[in-house]
Amino acid sequence: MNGKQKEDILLLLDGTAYLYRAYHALPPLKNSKGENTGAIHGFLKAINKIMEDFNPKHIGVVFDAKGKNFRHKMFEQYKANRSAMPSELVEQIPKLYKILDLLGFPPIIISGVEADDVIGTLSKKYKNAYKVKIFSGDKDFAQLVDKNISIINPVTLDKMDSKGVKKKFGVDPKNIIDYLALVGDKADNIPGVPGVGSKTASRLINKHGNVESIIKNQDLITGKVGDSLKSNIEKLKLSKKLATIKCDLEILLDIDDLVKHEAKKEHLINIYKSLELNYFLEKENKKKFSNNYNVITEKNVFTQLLNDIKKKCFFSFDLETTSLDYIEAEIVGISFALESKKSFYIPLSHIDESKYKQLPIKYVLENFKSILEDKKIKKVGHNLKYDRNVLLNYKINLKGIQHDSMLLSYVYDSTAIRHGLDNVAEKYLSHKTIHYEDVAGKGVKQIPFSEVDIDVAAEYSCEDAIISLELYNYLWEKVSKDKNIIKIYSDIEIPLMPILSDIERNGVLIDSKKLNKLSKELEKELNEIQKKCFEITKKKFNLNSPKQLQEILYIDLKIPIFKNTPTGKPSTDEDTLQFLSQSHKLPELILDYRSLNKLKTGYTDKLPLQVSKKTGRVHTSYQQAITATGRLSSTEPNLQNIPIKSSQGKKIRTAFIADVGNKILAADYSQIELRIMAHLSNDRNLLQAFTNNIDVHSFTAAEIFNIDIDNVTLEDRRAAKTINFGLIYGMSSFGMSKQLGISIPEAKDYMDIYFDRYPKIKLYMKETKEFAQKNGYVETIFGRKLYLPEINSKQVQRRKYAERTAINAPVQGSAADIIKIAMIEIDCWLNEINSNTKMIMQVHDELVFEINEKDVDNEVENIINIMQNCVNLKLPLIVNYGINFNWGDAH
DNA sequence: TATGTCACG
DNA sequence: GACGTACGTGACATAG
Repeated sequence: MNGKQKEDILLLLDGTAYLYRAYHALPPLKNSKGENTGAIHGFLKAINKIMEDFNPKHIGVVFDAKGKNFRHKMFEQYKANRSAMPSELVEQIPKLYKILDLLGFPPIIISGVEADDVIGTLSKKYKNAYKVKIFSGDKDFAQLVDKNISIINPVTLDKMDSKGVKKKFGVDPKNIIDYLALVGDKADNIPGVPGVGSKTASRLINKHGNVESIIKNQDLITGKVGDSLKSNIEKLKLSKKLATIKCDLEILLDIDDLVKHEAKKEHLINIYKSLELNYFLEKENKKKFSNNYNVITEKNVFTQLLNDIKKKCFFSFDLETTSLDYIEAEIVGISFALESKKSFYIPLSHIDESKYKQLPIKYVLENFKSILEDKKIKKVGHNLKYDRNVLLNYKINLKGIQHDSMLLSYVYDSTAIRHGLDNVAEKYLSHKTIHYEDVAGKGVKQIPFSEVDIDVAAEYSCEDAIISLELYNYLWEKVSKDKNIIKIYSDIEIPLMPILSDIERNGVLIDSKKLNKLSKELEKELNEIQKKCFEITKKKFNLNSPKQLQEILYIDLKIPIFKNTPTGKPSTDEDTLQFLSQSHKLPELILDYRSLNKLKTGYTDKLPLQVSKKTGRVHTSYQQAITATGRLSSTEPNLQNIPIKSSQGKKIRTAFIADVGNKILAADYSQIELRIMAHLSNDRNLLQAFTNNIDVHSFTAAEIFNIDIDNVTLEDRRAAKTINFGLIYGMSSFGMSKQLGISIPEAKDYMDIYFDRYPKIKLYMKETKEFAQKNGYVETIFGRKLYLPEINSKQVQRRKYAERTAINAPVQGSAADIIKIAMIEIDCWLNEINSNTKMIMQVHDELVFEINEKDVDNEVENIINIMQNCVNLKLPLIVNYGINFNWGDAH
């Protein structure tokens, strides 16, 4: 056995018996939909084991047909003491049949006869060509046993041959029918001869032979047994008939119908998923993605792979490297998948070469370069931006990026999961991938990938390549059903990816000296503030600790609590301290301390340390598949939250400088989100304000305070600005009252007037909410979707939150779409004119470039032009810009 | 690892 | 009447 087939086996299984056994032996199991699945589960477990152990070429799983059969005609009471099949089991049967069909051996059900008769007929028919193995616990089958037919115990999988039958029943297989006729069968309600048990039966048979001989010799049988026999001759005859398995049925089944076919895996996976049979789902997936990976260490095999790739023009790949930092990363190995069962790993700089002698990395990359740079050869991967970045370290410019499974997952549903390969594979393929930590360890024990065993690395890496390909197959099918999402994906996210990669690799030049100087100044100020604080508190404490501060404020100084944090502790946040500053000195000092400390630790201290030794510049990473709305985010370091609002903060931006001979161009969209609100709502009043290029906050102030725009004070404008912004976020009158320091009724009045002046905005907000409630999602102008599963939640808090998101997401998301479109067009144009200009940052509504001084006059106007005109809205988009030697002064 | 706070749009 | 009350991010320090 051992999973391999040694002889031609015909495996016949008594399905009905297995089904009952599975149903009764296992605790009832229900899935989340309330469907019973216990018997299916038990049955499949048993059959799985059999398939693994016996691996037959031919198999028949036979079930009793519904209704009565020929034995009932002989004897109405046949099986009469059986109770009806419980409905919990009945409901599972059609599902099990379906699964067996998909597994490649459809159930055999023939009406008018029992499973036993079908098995008997098939056994006899094929016993000369095959070793027949009958899987059943039913003793009736013992009558079929001969040198080519054996019975396998369903529990122990032990085999019973002729000798075994004799040993167990005390008679040879040919006399089993006689034995059964004498003994009877309570389960089937076969009467037998009362008073005759197994011992007596075998004794009689061995002495007199079969039932007929026993009847002939009935007078020789004395005592109670003899009396019982004599008065039950008819019962005995009937019992023999009932116990005889029919072996001469005319069945329209031949051996071709018993061939085990290839399982239909996709359908199986679907039905397992639907029934929540997770054990089998995972098993099937494991099989599906089990990769017979190939480690390539021979030149001719490598060349063959290159030829295969060139022929196919479509493949997925994944780089294994020494670091997540793309500037520092060196390639350790590359995996490829041309299809899901065809994957390769080329180890390139693994330390341990005892098992494999690696091909020289230079040789591999030189030969592979032309394929990677061939835009006609299409590539798939997961987060290919990273791979592109690393390949550029080797002067290889990845082209032909056709699909990225991370971006597919993101445009399909941005908030369903985080979009790392492991998560996406689990969500959409129900496949648990090997994790990086599984092969490299975690925490302090983690080893560099170059120290991972080559076979282990190959298995891990090939799986990633395969999974990315499978994810593309799965998700592209979903995504391509929605024209808008295709556009978001193919016309925005995919083309944007290499541009982001360029921005990241371009990096930003930082004036570290200036930042160091700022750090020292800040440190001095911080020390002074700290000293003043300690004078007030009369004791030292950690100003950075909200916990310690909370004790000082609310216990030592006995200041009344203003508000609590979400966890119920007295808050010390900005809002609170601002309020407490009216009556106490300490809160104001703490606020100053905090903001200066933030600048120092977060920026002036940190940024110089993040300058790459290789390039002398700071390289961020843009996350393209993180935000719910479609925005980018920026990490390590975050260059999208460089200070600007405070005067000290602004100084930090002046340390973002242009290289010698260059200038910084900073260009930002003016009021883009409010403009989008005007577009989406089609509000005439708001559209007109923007079209006439009026300061929108002053305009709003004039509208709600019913004054002439020239008489709007700074205070009026500030209030209007709060309202304008609040509206994009779905602010309530409560929020507004707090923000503006007015009463709630006053705030309500403002809002009423506001919506009176901008009636279409009110309507738009109402309609957007209704759309979300009906459809479960909202979308941007360009059709990017954001799902809001909690929009109809019974929990007020969650529902309200989803409602605010419904208002905000189309606005924020449309702005994100627009700047992405602009970036693509600008990049395209800069390439066309062969420009040296580098895009170096994106800050949501702002693009920052580094331009050679001699190109400023030729290029700036067109860049601004593209930003303003890359999309066509119901109102103009305006871009403000500045040019200087540093970012701070380019505003 | 969770929490609180605050930098940006 | 209760519920919480303005959206989207990332990084740092503290504390358990």
